[in-house]
Amino acid sequence: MARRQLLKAINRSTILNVIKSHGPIARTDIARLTALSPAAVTGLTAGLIDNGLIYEQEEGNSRGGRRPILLALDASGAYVVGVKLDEDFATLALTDLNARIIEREQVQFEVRDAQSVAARLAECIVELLQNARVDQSRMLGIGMGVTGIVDRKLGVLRMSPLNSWREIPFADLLESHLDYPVYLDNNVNTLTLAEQLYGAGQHVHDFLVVTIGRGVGLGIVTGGVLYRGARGGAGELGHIPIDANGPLCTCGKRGCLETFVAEPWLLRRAKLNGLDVNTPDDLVHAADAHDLNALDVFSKAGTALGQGIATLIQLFNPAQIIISGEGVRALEHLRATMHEGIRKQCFDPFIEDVEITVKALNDDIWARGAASLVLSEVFHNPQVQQPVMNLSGG
Amino acid sequence: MARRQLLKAINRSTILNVIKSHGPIARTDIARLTALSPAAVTGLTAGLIDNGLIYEQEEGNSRGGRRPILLALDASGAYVVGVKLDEDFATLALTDLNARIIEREQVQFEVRDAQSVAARLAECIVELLQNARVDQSRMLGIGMGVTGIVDRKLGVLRMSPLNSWREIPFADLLESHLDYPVYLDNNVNTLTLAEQLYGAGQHVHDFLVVTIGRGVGLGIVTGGVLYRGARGGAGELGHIPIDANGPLCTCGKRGCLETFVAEPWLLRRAKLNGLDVNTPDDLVHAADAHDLNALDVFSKAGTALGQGIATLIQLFNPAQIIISGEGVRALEHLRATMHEGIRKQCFDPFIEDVEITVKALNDDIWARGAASLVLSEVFHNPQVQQPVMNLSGG
DNA sequence: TTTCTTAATTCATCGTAAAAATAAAGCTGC
DNA sequence: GCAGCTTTATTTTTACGATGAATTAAGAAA
Repeated sequence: MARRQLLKAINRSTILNVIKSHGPIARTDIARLTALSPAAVTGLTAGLIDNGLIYEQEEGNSRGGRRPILLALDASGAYVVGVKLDEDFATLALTDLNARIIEREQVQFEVRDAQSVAARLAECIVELLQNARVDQSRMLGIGMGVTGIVDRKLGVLRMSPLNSWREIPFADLLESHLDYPVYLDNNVNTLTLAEQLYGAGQHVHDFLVVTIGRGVGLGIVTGGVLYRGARGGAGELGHIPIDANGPLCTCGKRGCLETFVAEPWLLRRAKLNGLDVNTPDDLVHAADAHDLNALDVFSKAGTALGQGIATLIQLFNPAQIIISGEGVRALEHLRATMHEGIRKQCFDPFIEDVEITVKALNDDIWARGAASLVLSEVFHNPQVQQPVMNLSGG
Repeated sequence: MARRQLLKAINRSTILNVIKSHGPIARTDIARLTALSPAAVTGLTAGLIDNGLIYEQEEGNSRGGRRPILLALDASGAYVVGVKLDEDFATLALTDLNARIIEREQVQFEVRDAQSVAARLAECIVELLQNARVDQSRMLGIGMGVTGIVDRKLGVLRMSPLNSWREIPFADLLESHLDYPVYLDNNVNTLTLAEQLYGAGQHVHDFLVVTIGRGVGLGIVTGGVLYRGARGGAGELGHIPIDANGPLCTCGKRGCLETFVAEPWLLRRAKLNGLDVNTPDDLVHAADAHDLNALDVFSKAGTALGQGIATLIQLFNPAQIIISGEGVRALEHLRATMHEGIRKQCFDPFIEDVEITVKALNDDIWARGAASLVLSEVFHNPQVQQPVMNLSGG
């Protein structure tokens, strides 16, 4: 982006973000919040109205003078598709600018290779758009969340437990079937973006999202920006070492946090305790019924999780931790030992600084998170590009 | 900052940073690297020359036409004082814009209360400035690094092992004696800033600095910005849980990483092994002489450190880890078990992504780091302020 | 020499935001 | 019910700052 347009783009984005988080809001208040002049706000909001991203909603109440004209996000100003990809199925959601789901769909895969999965997925997306009958020109793109390590810039799935995929250029595969840009990221990152844009992280600059389910994941927001690490792999909380002599994890390492907390491992440990359970729900029910063996499994999981979260608190000193994922239905049984672990292993001031909230989750919300990956582009504040690092010859 | 001046300030900072990291450099090359027009570069560099931050160094070699005039940082364009504060003494350094030490001093304290220490320190700073005879109008301020948890914005030492201080407004205390602004931060953070500005982190956007000495510290740079956490406490690597049944740490928790790796604990463990050692150097010498008991202490320390670093790699997927601190003199004896721990507990791609470097350290370098705290203000790229979060009532 | 190339500056122009003036609309008080 | 005040929004004027083109500077190639 040329330098000339940069300032305007920044201001435009700032205003859009203010309207998103404070709207409906009058132009004067926008000027106050952004420290821009009223004249600038008039001009920039006019552009946003032209683009259909905001609209003049209604007149507010007078505060002693002319009644303000309240500006609000036009939810139908943009649409995106979010995809949560699992091993043998995917959940799709069409959402509006507020990440509200307009149309959903599930698809079962009979195939397992990336090429075929992408082709099948593309069919479903076309179908989804036809069913919804939204203005196609307002479609911004496809966001996709996947378990594993993703190089987001390249749109490549570097390493995933799904079908043991390695180095799959999934964004390109999908784009070859569709006319929309495809954004790919780790599914915990997409969920974290959703929390940042629309959830508990809206007004927090430093927070973490911990997901518990078939695995254990971590989304990191530092200074208001999602942190992805050198090559997109940041946040492998499930595979930090907890017990060097622990069982061999699916990742090939020993004693990862996941081997204490993730659902497949909870089941395995329950069976070792002599319990006859086949699903995570079975295990939760057993614990609900005060089965001591089940409670023991959860108690130990809580201890391990507490140690993991304590590690996070000591390293990040976060303002907020959001615990989410399918596994939170069992959290009641983990809570005591988890909090004990945190209390015992964190500095008191850090415990005061952090607010821990729990949030249930389902496939829809995952897909909505994936949609947020695209929506985050709309609200993204363009920053100055850092200078190129090497002199290009001649 | 008013919006009008923002773009210019950003461009000015961008150019200054390019000159710092690529200088001496011709204006045309600056224009190429920054994507600014040659005319803009001429104007902005003229301002920087006026301010004395850069100067026209010499003419470079012609590349077929007029010889370029190379611009370089004017090291004497700004001076700062860096202070490394210890329990009973402090190390002071006056540095130029390149963080090169011009004058140094050490001061021993006979007092222990913060008020008196600040007063004594102020005397020394005045003395240091008199000795050095630098242009006082070019003094930017005092940077101070302290062990402990620091709220940098407030300049308050929240919690420190030094004299068991709690909630000390040290920046204010020192400012009351001096005419320069005082910046206070955790000493590992100041060191990390030095690495970012002048060291191995210059061209890396995501890196970590691990320090080993009397404690174990961590500096975190994410997206090119030093991350400090919600209230300045981020990076307590020394107090992440390693062994829930471990010894009681000075912090009151059990089995912190420090109890395996920090120097006082190495000595304690050596004595338990029957060794007669009084200083860390004694212990290193014993290990140098292949004493099995000493080697055992270091071997176990390496294992614990490996686990700690593995945790970091899994969570941050960093491009670089710099290991530093007084303790690196013993690193040779830790290295094998440390690397084994990393290898065994990290994903292979992450190990490929990260470069681990080791860097020795002394009090001078700590003080230079503290100076970088002030210097980082000079090179800081002003960003758009995020809008205020709450509407102020009419 | 002449001509071409690269470097740096000058000058006119244009985009953008600020400041000031104006218009619109409602409240308050007599 | 109307004058005068307040608040909101827009229009006009002004100033700043970056761009692009033209110009000057200085060396290399032929």
